[in-house]
Amino acid sequence: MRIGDLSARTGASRRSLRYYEEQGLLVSSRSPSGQRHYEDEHVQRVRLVQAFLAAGMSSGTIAEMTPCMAEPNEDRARQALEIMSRERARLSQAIDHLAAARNALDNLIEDNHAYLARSAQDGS
Amino acid sequence: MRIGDLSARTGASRRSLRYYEEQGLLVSSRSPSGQRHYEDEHVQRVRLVQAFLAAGMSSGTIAEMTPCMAEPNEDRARQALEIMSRERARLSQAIDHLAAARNALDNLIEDNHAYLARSAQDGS
DNA sequence: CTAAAAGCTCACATCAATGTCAGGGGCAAG
DNA sequence: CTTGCCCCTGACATTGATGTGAGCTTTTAG
Repeated sequence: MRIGDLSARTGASRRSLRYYEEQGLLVSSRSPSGQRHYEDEHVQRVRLVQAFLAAGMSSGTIAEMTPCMAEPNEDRARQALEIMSRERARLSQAIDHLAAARNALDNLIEDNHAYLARSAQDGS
Repeated sequence: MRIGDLSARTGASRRSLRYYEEQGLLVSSRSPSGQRHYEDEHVQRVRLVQAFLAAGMSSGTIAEMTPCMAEPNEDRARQALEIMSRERARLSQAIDHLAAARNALDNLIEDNHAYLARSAQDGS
């Protein structure tokens, strides 16, 4: 599969896929002429990267968490675990923040409804 | 209360507070010499803005949602309601994305634990 | 009164992911 | 062979909130 196919299957632009590779988030084998080739499993890999990016992680953080290219070893695994639990906490906190913002928004919506109801009753 | 006090009470930098004002998210009364002065209620206002910004809303969106300076009128209220429900949906979706990313992270964490356990058992 | 601390405006810098354009190959079908 | 489509690298642009610094004025504390 070439980069255009992977792009079509994941929704990530070709530009983004090259960027992911540049950041160490994705690997590719190259044809003799230099074109990138991917396997089916890379589709899942890109989806994971997309999910983490959409969750507000930086590419550097994702690279630290997911040993995609480097040989896994114990020290690296322990360090990755540390980063993962830190990021997990950050995600939980972000979820809480979003929920709080949604609550605040619900209050505003209610206020606005009340305003409109009053406005209609008072005779516009 | 001057800008430094408001900054201390909200954690927003002076720069950010001026930026919020520039974007129409915050109002201030000015002393004859031009210094900004705030009331206690503005602390809450800044906290709301911070919550929405932290939730990934743009300042433009926040401005559209929260009629902070303009006279409220019916049309404006209806339009704000529309934007608010759109943003509420966006927030809910973002929460889902974050939860999905956290699940993916949990899987990685488990994989990593399994790897370390196996590594310890095999004799490092 | 004087010096430090805080404010003001304006302008430029930053970061990160992505868009976009330019200039140049590679490969398949007519 | 040539036309068309996909790919390559490299560079510059963008967006939005915030940092930072300069140059100057106001307020406050000693």
